[in-house]
Amino acid sequence: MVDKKKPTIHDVARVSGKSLGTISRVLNEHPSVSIKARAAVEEAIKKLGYTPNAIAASLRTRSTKLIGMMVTDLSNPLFAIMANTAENLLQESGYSLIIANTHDNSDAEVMLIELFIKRKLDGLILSLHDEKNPKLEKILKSISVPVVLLDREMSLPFDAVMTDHEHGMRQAVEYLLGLGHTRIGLVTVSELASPGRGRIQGYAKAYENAGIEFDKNLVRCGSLDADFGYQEAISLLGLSGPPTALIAGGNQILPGILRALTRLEISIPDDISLISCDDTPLSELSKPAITVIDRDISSIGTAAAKLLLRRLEGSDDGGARQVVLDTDLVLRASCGRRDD
Amino acid sequence: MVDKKKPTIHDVARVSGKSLGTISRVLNEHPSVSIKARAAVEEAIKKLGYTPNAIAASLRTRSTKLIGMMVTDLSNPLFAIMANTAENLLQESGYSLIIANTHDNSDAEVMLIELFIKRKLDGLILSLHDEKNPKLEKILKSISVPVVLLDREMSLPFDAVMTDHEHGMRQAVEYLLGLGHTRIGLVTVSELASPGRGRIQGYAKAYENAGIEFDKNLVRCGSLDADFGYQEAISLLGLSGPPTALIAGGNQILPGILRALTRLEISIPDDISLISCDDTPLSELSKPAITVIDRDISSIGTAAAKLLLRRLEGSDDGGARQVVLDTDLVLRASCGRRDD
DNA sequence: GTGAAAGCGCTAACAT
DNA sequence: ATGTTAGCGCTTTCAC
Repeated sequence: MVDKKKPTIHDVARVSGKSLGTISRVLNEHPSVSIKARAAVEEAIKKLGYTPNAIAASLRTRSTKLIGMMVTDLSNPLFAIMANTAENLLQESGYSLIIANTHDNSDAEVMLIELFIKRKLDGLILSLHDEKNPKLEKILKSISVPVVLLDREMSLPFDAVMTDHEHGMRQAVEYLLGLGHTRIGLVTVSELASPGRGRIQGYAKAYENAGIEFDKNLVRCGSLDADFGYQEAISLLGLSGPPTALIAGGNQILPGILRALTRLEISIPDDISLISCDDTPLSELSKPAITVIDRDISSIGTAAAKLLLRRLEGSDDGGARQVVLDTDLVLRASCGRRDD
Repeated sequence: MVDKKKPTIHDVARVSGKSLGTISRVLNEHPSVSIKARAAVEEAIKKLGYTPNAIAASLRTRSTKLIGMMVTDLSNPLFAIMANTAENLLQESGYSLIIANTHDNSDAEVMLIELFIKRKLDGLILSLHDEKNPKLEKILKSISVPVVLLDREMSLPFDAVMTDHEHGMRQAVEYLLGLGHTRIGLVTVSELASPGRGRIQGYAKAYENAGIEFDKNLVRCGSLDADFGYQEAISLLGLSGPPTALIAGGNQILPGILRALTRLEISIPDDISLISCDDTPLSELSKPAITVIDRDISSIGTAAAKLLLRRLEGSDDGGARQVVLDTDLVLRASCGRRDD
C-alpha cells in the first residue's frame, strides 16, 4: 500500500479541469451537468481512485444516513430478527444501522442516547428498559430526530410498534382455564415496560372474566433471560400448591422452563401444561410441540423501519403513529385437560 | 421544541468568555486546562445545553469510532451472538457497531464495503460469502483500516477468527463410523468459504482414515438456511440407499432437518442418528437431545473485537493474527448403534 | 451548465 | 495555560 494521501474532491477538480461544484453535482447525480463534463469528472475519479468522504458530506448536509437501534441484548433472537428486518429495509434506502446493547440498564441507555445524539444519527429505534425513567424522558424530550419505540409506551409523541400482549395473554389463560386449570403460573419480563404489564393485565383479566381469583404468588415478573425462567419455574414447582400449567412470558424464558422441567422430570402435557410467547424453532420442534402466543416478529422490524423512513423522507410530519400487531394462539400438543 | 439553532463550540466560547481551543481541551479532557477555566466552560455548556458534534470532530481527527460488521443474515443466532459480544466489547472502548446484512450476495458485499469506506469506518469485521471473489479481493486489498475476518480464509493479510471445522467434523464422523454407520448424510453450507470446505474435508478424512469410500451423493453443500436443510434431508432420505445417520453442518440446518424427520415420521435415534453443529436451545432441549459439534460462539465476537481493538489502539502492527477455536463433540442421545 | 466562495463544527499546531 | 488560526472535504448559494 503506497503511502499516498487519499485524493479529495479538489484533486478530482484539478485532474478533470472542472470546478468543485461540478464534481459535487456529478457525485450527487444532480441533473444540470453536461454529458461532457460528467464524462471528464468520471474519468478523473477513476484515474485517481477517488472515494467520496461521507463524513465531510454529513457535516455539510446535516444528514448521516445512520440509524441507531438500542436493544437489551442482541443475542436474543427476538431482537436479532427485528434488527435484521429493519436493517434490510433501511439498507435499501441507503441507511446504515448502528446497534447498541443496553443490558436492560437505564444508565447505559441514557449514555448511549447521548452518544447517538453526538454522532448525529438521523433516527432512532428504541427498546427501552423502563418507560418511566425520568432521565430518559428528559433526554428524549429534547431529541430532534425521529424516534420509533419498540413495544414501549411513553408519554412522548413517538411512533411505536406495539403488540397486543394483553389480548394474547388473556386468550392463552382463557384457553388453559377452559381446560380446567385454575393454578396457572406465569413467568414473564419486567413490569417496567409494556410487554410485561400487558401480559399481566391479560392474565388478570382472564381470571376476572372467569370469576376466579388468582394467586399472586403464581405470577413472576423479572427479566427476559433463560436463567430467570429456570429459577422461577423451579420455585413455582416447589410450591406447596404448585401450578398445573405454566406460561413462559418471553421467548428466552421457554428454554429456562424446559430445563427446569427436564431436571425435575416433569413431563408435558401429562404432569404440566405449557404455553410460550413468540414462536421459535424450539417451541415448534420440541416434543411435544409447544402451544404459543405467536406474532410476526420480523414485521416489527419492518414496521419500525417504515415508520422511520416515512419521517425521514418527509412524507409524514403528523402526530405519533402506532402500529399494533395481533397475536395468535397457535395450538399444539403441550396443554392437557385438568379436572381437579 | 423551540426552533433554536443548536449551539456550537463557538457559542460555548462566547458565553464562557474562553477561546475555542480551551473549549476543545475541556471537551477532550486535555490536562492543560486550569480548574477555573474548566468550570467556566462547563457552566456555559450546561447553560446552553451544548452537545458536541462528533461528525465535525471526525472530519478533523479522521476517526469515526465506528466499526462495520458484515454478516449474511443477522437473524441467524450464530451471527447475532457474535455481533452481540463484539458490540459489548467495542462499546466499552467507545466504538459503535454498524451491522449490514449481505444475504450471501457477493455484489451486495462489494457495495457495502464501498459504503463502509465512504463512511470512513475505523475497522471492519467481515463474514464473506465467497473467499475467492476477485472483486472483493481487489477492494479489500486497497483498504486502509484494520479488518478481521470471521471464519474465512483469504490470501490477504487480515486478522481472523477461525474454527477448526475440519477437526470437529472428522471427530463427529469417526464417532458415527464407530457406531457402525457407513452411510452418513452431510448437509452443510457453501463450499465457497472455510466452514463448508473444512467440514467436507473433515468428513472425507474420517472416511479415508477408516478405509471406507464415501458416497458423494450423501454430501450436500449449499446454504446455511433451514429450508435448505429441509429439502436436502427429504432428498437424502428418499434415496434408494438412504443414509442411516445425518449431520446438520450448520446451526440453522438443524431445524430444517428436524422438520423433515417429523414430516416423514422418522424417529431419532431408532430410525436415524443425528448430529448438529453449534449448540442451541433447540439442540440441547430436543427430545432426544442432539449430539453436537460445539464451539464457544460468543468468544468469536469477543476475539474479533479484541483483534480489532489491538490494531486500533496501535498496540499491534505486526502481521496477520489468527485465533483458532476448538470444537468439542458433545455426546447426547441422538445417535444409535447400527450393525448392518 | 458551470465556477467561485463561504462555511458546516471541530481539532491541533503554533504562538504567547 | 490559553488564544489564534488554518484547515478537515464536502455542499450550496449566488453569479454568470
